[in-house]
Amino acid sequence: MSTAEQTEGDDLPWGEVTPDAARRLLVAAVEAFAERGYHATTTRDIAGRAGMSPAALYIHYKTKEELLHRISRIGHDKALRVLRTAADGPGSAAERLADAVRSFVRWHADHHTTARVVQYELDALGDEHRTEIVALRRQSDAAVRDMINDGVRNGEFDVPDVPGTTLAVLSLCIDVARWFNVAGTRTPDEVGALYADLVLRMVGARPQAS
Amino acid sequence: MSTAEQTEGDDLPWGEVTPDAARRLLVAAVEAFAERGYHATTTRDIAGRAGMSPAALYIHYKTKEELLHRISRIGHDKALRVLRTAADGPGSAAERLADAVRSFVRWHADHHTTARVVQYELDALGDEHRTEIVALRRQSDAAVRDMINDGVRNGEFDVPDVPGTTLAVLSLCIDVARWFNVAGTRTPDEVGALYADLVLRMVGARPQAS
DNA sequence: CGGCGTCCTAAGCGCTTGCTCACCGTCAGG
DNA sequence: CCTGACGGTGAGCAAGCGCTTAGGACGCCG
Repeated sequence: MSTAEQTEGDDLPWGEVTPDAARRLLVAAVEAFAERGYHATTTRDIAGRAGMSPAALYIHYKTKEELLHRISRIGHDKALRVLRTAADGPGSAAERLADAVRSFVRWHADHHTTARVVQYELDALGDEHRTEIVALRRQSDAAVRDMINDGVRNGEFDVPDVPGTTLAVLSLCIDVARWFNVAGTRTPDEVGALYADLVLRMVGARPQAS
Repeated sequence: MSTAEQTEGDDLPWGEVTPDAARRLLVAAVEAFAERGYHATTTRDIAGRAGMSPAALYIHYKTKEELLHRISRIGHDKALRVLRTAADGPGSAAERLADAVRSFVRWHADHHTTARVVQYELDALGDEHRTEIVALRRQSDAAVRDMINDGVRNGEFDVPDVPGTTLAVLSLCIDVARWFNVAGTRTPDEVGALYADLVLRMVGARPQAS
């Protein structure tokens, strides 16, 4: 039962989850879901990782599915905000797209446990919760598509199939959560830089000095 | 065993699974696993889809995990063969790479239920079975990397980071299994053509008439 | 001190899980 | 006819599941 280890760190990951015990449970759930998947994770496992009894979970969350929903909702919000910050920034379409991919990929690598739950455990949500999350995803799609369209309109990009390329770009970024490994040779920054370059090639951006 | 019959495996999806009842169970398992995931699927569900009693499953398979292993093994073998057929074919590096991506993606779209199980349910395998499958994946990785290296060596491609680009190409192709939907607007052929083009851009292949 | 709300636990309920086992219909060989 | 192997079933077991409930420890206010 380790105690004081809280406010340390810059922007601690789940600071917005307010009752302290609820946050510990949620963090434990993220780890367990990412490791074994939602259905293979038991409420006893989650509570155990948080150093609590199985019943404690139900004081803060109505069901196990609500826990997943909370994780998924917050995770999608954060990822979407990261994307939009770059997409709505200044600069040419190529600069904004590269920036968006770089930071979006970096987020998926840095928070690959969260991202894995958020991106790959969607089917475990109930119908209502899933449609809510799908709506958030469509917003990510729109953000990327808009940047590509901007670049096509002003001649920066050469893209025959904008919706298809948008799909591919997002698919590429999201799949980082599946394969990224902390023990691997690449840092999140390196992957972000690599992917930003690859995406610029995909949209046929003219090479430019920066 | 079969001598020349195995090449007919493309006609009937799971023709190589020889006891007829065993094949029906396996097909049912593929559908169920793809729909709900391995852990959320019950043996009663699988047997029910195959029109049999729950106990029938254990006449042909020792455990539920063995069923997943069989599916994963056969699926990976087929996907790898598709990749290699194009990779080992004639033509320039660009032609072979485009061909490989096109057919690999088409396979993942055509058999997206199987591919989903094969690519995303790997963690549900036991340790032994998982390492066996991981070895197959490394062979896919090598096949793609070799093609890219060929293109770089003879000046067809411009690729600063070959291992990273290899990873990205495979990631892009594999993720097709996650999002592809039969009810969607794109056919497997269209996705294959789109992705072949995108990959050629990623490796900096000089544009060529098609 | 007692009363009360908050936060947690021990115990366990009802149900489902992966899997087993005693048994049975079918059919070829004698 | 019988025999026995084969491929199947109905019933059910032990274990584990998500979740509930009665009650205890603790702190705050009077």
